Amino acid sequence: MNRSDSTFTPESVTEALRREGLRITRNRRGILQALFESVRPMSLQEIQSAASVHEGSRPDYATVFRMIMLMEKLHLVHKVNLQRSCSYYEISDPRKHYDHLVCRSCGNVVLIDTPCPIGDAEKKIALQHGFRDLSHSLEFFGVCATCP
Amino acid sequence: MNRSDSTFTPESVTEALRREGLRITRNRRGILQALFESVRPMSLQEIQSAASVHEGSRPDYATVFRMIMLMEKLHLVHKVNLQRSCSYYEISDPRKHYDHLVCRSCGNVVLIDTPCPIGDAEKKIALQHGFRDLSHSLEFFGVCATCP
DNA sequence: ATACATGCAAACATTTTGCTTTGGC
DNA sequence: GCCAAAGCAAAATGTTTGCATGTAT
Repeated sequence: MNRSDSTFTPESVTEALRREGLRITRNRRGILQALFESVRPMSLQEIQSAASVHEGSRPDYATVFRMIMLMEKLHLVHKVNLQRSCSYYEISDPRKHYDHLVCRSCGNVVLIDTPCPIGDAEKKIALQHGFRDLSHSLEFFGVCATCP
Repeated sequence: MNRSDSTFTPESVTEALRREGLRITRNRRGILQALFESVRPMSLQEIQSAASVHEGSRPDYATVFRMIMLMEKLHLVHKVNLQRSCSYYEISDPRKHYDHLVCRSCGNVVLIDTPCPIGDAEKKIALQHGFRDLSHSLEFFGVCATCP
């Protein structure tokens, strides 16, 4: 398995971690599985709970925190801005886009998987302002169909 | 002066506040002036400092906090996601768009005032997912021309 | 004169770190 | 066995609230 492999799975990420010299522990397996199974961004607490279900023992909050910080640095997860009081994280498949649609009323979060609506704009803006290595964070907020 | 007036100034906002039954104090004048003069989103601390320069006396942090919460509820300011550890706020001229370009290296923030790149996409997404009252939060992150 | 706004201080929530023990390699 | 990872607990940071006093109306 090499770095340009087109798979992105708990296994491939585990390999990536190993290549970084990191150890694969029960906690880390649980956290990875939690991230991969979730269909929406998760708070550290949610990751902690979900991880404990998978591996039977609940990792300490600090452990989750350090693991996620690590993965963020390695671009394996990214933070999502849900306009709430704590941070939410999501696994980062490099081949995917992660724009979100959030219901202001019930909080439900939908991942938008249609092609990224602003790829062109991004390039234009980079050029205009002399910025490079552009990425973006895009969240839509509205009221979903089932909310009054 | 009526609500559909096309001006958006410290004076017009002051009027809006008065109409809400709020009192115009030295602190509030300072905070308003700070918000209007800034070319980038400000933290509550920054607002506090800037306000104190303008009116000579430094409002308490809690006072700034309550004022900004109030203005947020009235849609006179909005929060901006700069991926930092505290919240940033910006005055909300209803006729303008507020998308941002942030340098990952030096933190410099540029307001993008070209026409909003995703008006159409927004409508499409609303339709597709059955959401209404859509708004969005869009920030670009990159490295600016003056950073290595 | 009457509320609303303020300052101060404390409570709260969340994130981050230090240090000892555990366990993957 | 060695060193990274985990657990525990405390510190640091940022946000929010309660209450007595000041002040715009």
